[in-house]
Amino acid sequence: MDQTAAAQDELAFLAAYDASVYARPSVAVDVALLTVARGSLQTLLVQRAGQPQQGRWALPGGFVAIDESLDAAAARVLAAKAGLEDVFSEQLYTFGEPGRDPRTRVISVVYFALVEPGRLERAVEARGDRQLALATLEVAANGRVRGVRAVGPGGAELPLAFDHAAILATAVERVRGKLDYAPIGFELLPGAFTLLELRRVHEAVLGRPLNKDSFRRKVIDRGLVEPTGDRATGLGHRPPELYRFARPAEADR
Amino acid sequence: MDQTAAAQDELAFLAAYDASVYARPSVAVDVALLTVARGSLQTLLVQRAGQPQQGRWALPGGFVAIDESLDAAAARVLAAKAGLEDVFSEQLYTFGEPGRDPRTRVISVVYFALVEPGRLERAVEARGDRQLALATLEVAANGRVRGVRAVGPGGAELPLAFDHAAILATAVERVRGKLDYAPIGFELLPGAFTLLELRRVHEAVLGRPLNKDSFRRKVIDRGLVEPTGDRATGLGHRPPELYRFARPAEADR
DNA sequence: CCACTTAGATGCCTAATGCATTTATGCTCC
DNA sequence: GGAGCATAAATGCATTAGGCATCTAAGTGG
Repeated sequence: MDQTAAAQDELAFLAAYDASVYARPSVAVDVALLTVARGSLQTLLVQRAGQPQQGRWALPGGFVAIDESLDAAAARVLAAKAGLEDVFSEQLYTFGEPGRDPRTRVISVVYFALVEPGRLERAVEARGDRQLALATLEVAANGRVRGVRAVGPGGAELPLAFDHAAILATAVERVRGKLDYAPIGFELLPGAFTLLELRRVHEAVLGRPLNKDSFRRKVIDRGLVEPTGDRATGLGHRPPELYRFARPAEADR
Repeated sequence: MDQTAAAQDELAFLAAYDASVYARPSVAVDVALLTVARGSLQTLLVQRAGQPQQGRWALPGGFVAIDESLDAAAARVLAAKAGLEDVFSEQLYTFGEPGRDPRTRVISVVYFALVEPGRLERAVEARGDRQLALATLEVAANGRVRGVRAVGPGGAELPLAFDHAAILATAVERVRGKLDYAPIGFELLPGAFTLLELRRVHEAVLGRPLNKDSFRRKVIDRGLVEPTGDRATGLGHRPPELYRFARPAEADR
């Protein structure tokens, strides 16, 4: 039994070693950049200019440089494709099925990023790039996320390249999961906002309505937000208090 | 502004493209194989035979073959190093800091795996390998995981190689997080077990005591377990009911 | 056969949440 | 400029989940 195990070990080691020496996969970073505008999740897509999958829409991405950290590569991609810097970004998952890119073996470390819609719209506009689109994500879900479709500004569906539909579904699941315990709206709203706006963001991310009063109580009782003292006027009704996100009191966390 | 942005884009693309063509990183898979025995988390470590970090202890790992999926690579590593097949395993995080391995750029896709302690102990014993150890994880935490130490069977600390201490800390955090909503104990216990055993597993993973009655109610009310009808005797007190994990009634999920 | 130990059920208290009600207040329309 | 409208924001109540204490059950081992 010992000898058998040792032999197996040896064989497996050699198989893996040879493969790694003679053919290394390419490593890329893709970024699922999400925002919430007009009550729904949106994401930034880039239309593929060349083959394969020409004309289809892909997440912004790029190869990882040999001396560049993964986080830095994600930041670089965001700066290069969307002109955005200092964006909240976090590693999501690594996709590496052998056949996902027909050209060669590409292992893609995917990040998701969150940004306030105003910033993203301005950045896309400044770029004036026809191959750049801010697409609305239609999420099919019953409990878990079943799939996503991307719909362009004109209302037409944008066909997604490679396995990017699966990647976006994973990103939506992660953002939904984080919403329960992390102050994510932080990244998706300007400095001051009303509780209604915050709730609308949460509802758009979760894809379901939330109870107004429970939401208010939770968010205030947990000290996630604090009033600025100002109110938003010109709305045609009682002006709501404006809030800002409170730096969490990191007492015992 | 358009031209500037386009030029930036072009430059960034070329920089990334050149780098990827001329030097590709190596891609490895490491596995944090966790179990719970004697009331604490344990993990399987391999002592490094060669330089660098000779004599230090590392997670079992290996390079990803060019036509092999990441999941398959993780399964292969587990089979080769621990002789284990059909183990619960899930992708954890990808570690890719440029300096983490002094030899060359290695990007490591890390999986965590859970296995019943009996199986793991038998597998390690069958191998009879001096360079293989089942180490106890000492987790420093106050709310979040602050760090981990690995302690060998003899009670001596096993110094960890590379960034593997950080990797194990990430694995512990993930397992703790999953415990709240996923039936993880499933993978760490034999087919039949008492509620006390299940609670001890949860307590070991979380590193804190749990309320006995609340735990019982939650786990039964949510239908996570079902009684087998048998009882465990010979314990010196009232024999507890034996339970098995219930396949969740996937009604609306 | 009695003491010990853990199992397992029951009840109570508190906190969190959903839902309904009430009052506040600026805006728009006439 | 006043009435009505829409939403804000506070309050109260019912339900539920979880923490805690108590009580009884039932083998084991002296």
